[in-house]
Amino acid sequence: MRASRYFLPTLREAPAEAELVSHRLLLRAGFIRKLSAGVYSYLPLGLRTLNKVADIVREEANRIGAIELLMPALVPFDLLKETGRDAVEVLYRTEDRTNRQFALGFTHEEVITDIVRGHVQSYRDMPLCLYQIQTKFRDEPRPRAGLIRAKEFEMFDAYSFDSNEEDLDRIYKAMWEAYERMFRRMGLETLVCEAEAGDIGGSDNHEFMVVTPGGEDRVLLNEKTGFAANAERCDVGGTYEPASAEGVPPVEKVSTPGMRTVEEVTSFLKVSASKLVKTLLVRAGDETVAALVRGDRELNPYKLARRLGVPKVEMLEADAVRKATGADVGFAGPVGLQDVRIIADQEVRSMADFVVGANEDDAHLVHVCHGRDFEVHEFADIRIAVDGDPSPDGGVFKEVRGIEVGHIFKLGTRYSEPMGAVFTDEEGKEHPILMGCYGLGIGRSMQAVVEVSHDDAGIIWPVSIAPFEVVILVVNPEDRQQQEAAETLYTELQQRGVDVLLDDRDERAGVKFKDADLIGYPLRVVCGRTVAEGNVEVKWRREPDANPLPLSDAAQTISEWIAHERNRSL
RNA sequence: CGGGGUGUGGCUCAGUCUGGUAGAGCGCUGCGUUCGGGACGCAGAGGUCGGCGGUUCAAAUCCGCCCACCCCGACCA
Repeated sequence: MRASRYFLPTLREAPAEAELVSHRLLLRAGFIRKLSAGVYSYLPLGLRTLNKVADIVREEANRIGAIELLMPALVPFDLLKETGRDAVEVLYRTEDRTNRQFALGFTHEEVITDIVRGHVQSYRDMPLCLYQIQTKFRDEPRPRAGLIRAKEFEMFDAYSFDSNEEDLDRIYKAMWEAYERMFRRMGLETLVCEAEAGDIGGSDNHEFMVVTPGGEDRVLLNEKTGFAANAERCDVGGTYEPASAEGVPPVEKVSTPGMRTVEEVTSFLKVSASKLVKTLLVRAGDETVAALVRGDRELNPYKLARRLGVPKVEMLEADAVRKATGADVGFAGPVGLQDVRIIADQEVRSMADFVVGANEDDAHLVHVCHGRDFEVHEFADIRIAVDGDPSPDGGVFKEVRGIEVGHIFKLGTRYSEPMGAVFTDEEGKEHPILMGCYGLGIGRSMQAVVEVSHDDAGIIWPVSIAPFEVVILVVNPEDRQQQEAAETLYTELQQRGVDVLLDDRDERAGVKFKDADLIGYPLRVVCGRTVAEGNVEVKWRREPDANPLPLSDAAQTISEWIAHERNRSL
């Protein structure tokens, strides 16, 4: 490709919208362009890289026997009703001219299960694993950071079908390993962690995280054992001896006018937040539950919901809080609460002499002890883990941030059962099919690479997913010798199958150098003044210095280097 | 959905408080000089100041409503 006839809309200044480095660089280097919040066009360079990422994913999926197909983006609403996922909030809803309702595909468990239930009837038809690479639509409440969280995005989604647990375990493991190869090949180091399953559901699931300060997920990592979990999911370890109320003065009511938040109460009463217990009132199904956590901790609603055996818990609204406690939000406490189940974080077990709300406007109680002043119905791990917490498998957690580039799930019968996707076993008995699903963000992975591989001048692509593997830069197109050397090398590299861009634009050399660094071609070949001596200058983007290379065998040498780099992985 | 912020030429922004001729840099067009890390000179083109309504002799500027976008929190590849 010749740059003079290509589309390289690089930006000298970063558009104001971009916060994250990778977002800014993709915009500036002309890979993507925003159309609307969370909706992006892939410009020619961006599409080339996106396709290369997709090809790696395809190759590795095929390698483990998965089979590609393509499902529609329009999904009849009735199909989602079969599994209750018509209530999912991020669904885009639409209807056709006869008022038939559709959703835009956000993931395709129902569609694939519908296909499979018609055709897989015997244990002999499995194992089966199907996948697609397709545009997904999600009405994200808050799109952000370019391709990291978009409303429309490219995703690889695979679905496995098995007749027994062992086979499901086998494909789950095979996909896990395939993911590791995929990410390594695109230049990403990933951390696998336990996670919440969200709207997908199912049992086991693992996320593949690219660890970077720019990531939006918090991950707790036990460096000693390698165990890692998303903060949404992470269990807190440690042992908690019951505290004794002995020697603690009797409960005393104190006036705390208008002091609702932990910060207000602690600074007003001059106690630290760790000496306060928050009482959070939540609705779990039909029941109202008071969840108690230390003042400086955060309730983990997922853990609480699991503990209570309900799909989700939600915070009570202000008027419901008043009904339950007799006081405004901010003054709830466990002492004297009627008809409300009290569940406390395990950490509270070893606390005594703490501060709680008085269930009365503008008042708190001090010197409170559980067991003496109120009964906790249950102690459990219900708070969000943070940096420095004990890990359940020993050792201490370190908190890091990550970009979730992949997520794999064992679904079990979550979809097959309600949708009637059953098979007949050896004995002629019917069972629901055991499923798994495996998602990988194509565009998100592309941006994650930029996030972890760039410098002040621009992107540093690995050869495996670079839009062009080599750029040939003609310093002075007026110089016949330089121009001819570049043309010859360009043709020869093309013949050898190298993705090469010839920057023959009538621009000053500085502009071309800056663009080359910004766009991040892995190898730069300069045809400049050294051509007169029979040399070109070659420089890897990831290395600081350029070296001379004789023109005579440049094409041969470069194509060998590139061939070698293509197969290189982390 | 809650909190904070921003909408002025293709991009980055000033001007808004204190109403009175719409500005700068980059980019773009033409000519000339330059030519190995985002050149210089001269001449130009380009803007319903997010939208609608109001106040006023007069609105980018004041008031009201709406919209879009960004950032921080509840969701996910």
